[in-house]
Amino acid sequence: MLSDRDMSLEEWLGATSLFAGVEGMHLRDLSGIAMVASYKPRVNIFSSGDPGAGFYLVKEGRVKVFMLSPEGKEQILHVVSPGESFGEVAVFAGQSFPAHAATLENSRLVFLPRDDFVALVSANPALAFNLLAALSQRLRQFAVMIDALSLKEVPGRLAAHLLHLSEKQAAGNRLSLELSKTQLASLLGTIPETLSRILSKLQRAGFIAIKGSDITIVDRQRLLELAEFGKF
Amino acid sequence: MLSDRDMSLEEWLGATSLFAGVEGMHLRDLSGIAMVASYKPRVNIFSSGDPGAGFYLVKEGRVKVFMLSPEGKEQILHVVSPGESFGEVAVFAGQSFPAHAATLENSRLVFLPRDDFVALVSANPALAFNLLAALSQRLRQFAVMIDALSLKEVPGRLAAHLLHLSEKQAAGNRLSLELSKTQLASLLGTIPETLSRILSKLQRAGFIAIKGSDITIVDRQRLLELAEFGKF
DNA sequence: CGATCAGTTGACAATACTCAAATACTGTGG
DNA sequence: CCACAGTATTTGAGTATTGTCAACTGATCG
Repeated sequence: MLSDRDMSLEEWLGATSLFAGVEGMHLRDLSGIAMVASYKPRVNIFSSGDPGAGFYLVKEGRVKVFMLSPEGKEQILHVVSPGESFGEVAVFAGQSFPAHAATLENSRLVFLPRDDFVALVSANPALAFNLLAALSQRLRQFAVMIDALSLKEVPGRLAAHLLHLSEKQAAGNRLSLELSKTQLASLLGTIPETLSRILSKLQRAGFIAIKGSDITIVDRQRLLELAEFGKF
Repeated sequence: MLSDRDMSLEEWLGATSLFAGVEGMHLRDLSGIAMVASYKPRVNIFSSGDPGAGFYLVKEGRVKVFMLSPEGKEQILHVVSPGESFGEVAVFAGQSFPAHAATLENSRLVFLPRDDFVALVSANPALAFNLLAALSQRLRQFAVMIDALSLKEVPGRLAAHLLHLSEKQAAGNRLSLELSKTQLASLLGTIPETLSRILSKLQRAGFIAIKGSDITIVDRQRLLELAEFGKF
């Protein structure tokens, strides 16, 4: 689903969770103000502090939203997949982007200009509720991230992430990391060296088996305990 | 302002940023569904996972919203001051609170039940925009927090916090911590011992002068550099 | 005035980062 | 299809920041 080829922009918009339940007429309006563009991998979409004249939906590909330290180290806040949105914060507060965004792969993004979009929201309460739900959902995710960063060590954060992927991918005990290990390190708030060491440690200790980017959970019970208590 | 004694609940609601610009009629509806209650200090308001039947506004006092590790260590996400709200996330996504909340002082809180509130939002787009702005603002704050936790060391986080307080309080180079040092440690993602050591270190190094909970910024320039680069 | 709690300081341990180097991949041009 | 360049990943050695545990001081409040 959400695959592009076989649907109009209008239909595609209606299939995203952000615009689920929005009436056809309003979908037509939305697709009227939307601008679609293609991006190569590792292309900057916006930077922190840039004026935000609107926000984006991912139609194809994936985008990372991240913070950058003065020394160039990055912390990924969010990996945005097809059907999801990013950059809304600048539309409703502050008017500038609080983070950086860049493509991870070849991507097609839908841009919705602020002023036109705000007008549509005013006319359509259902749209407002979807937006409130999306922002609330993201706040929830950020709270979990803050919790993990300050209250758990890297092994615990990694364990929690693997279990999360396992659940999302619903492929039994097999899962794919979905990111390069360098990017995963940045998402977990650590560095590639540390991630690499802890992955091997978990493998040696019999928690998981590693084959490149594919992981098999060997001992789910102990992985759960590690994710919960954050200690070996 | 927002002081209680001299205004009705209706007026008070209209003076909060969440309900700024909402028409008198709708304010009357809001005050009709609102329930006000008093709380002593250090009283639990809700816990993570509790079903969220509504959300809160702080009328008097202050409330901390925080995550708790299994070992009982806490990470403060947000200190909520008069006129601000908390717990909205449960109203618009997930229906359970993602964090804990407890009073820091004697407080009076306004509770708005979800179902009634949602009905009012449907009827009033301005209200929806205010909510979107509030949630966006909080997302921005959380992003900064994630950035600080993962990309800065404790001295950098502390320096940034002191500068933030200094700006907010607008009292030249003098500022008050506004929290016990133990609570401040929890807000900065560290422990009291570490905070204590770093405060003395900053004082010895001539960045600040400490008198209990009152801080004087002695060398703003170097404090700014520390906040920016996170290194001594 | 004693008890409790907040804050400070010291000694130590441990997690994670830095720096460096070796190895394994990946994609591209020829 | 191969060779090469540029990344990505892994591993090693050393360091540093921060957390743990413990003891002590000081303040606050019945």
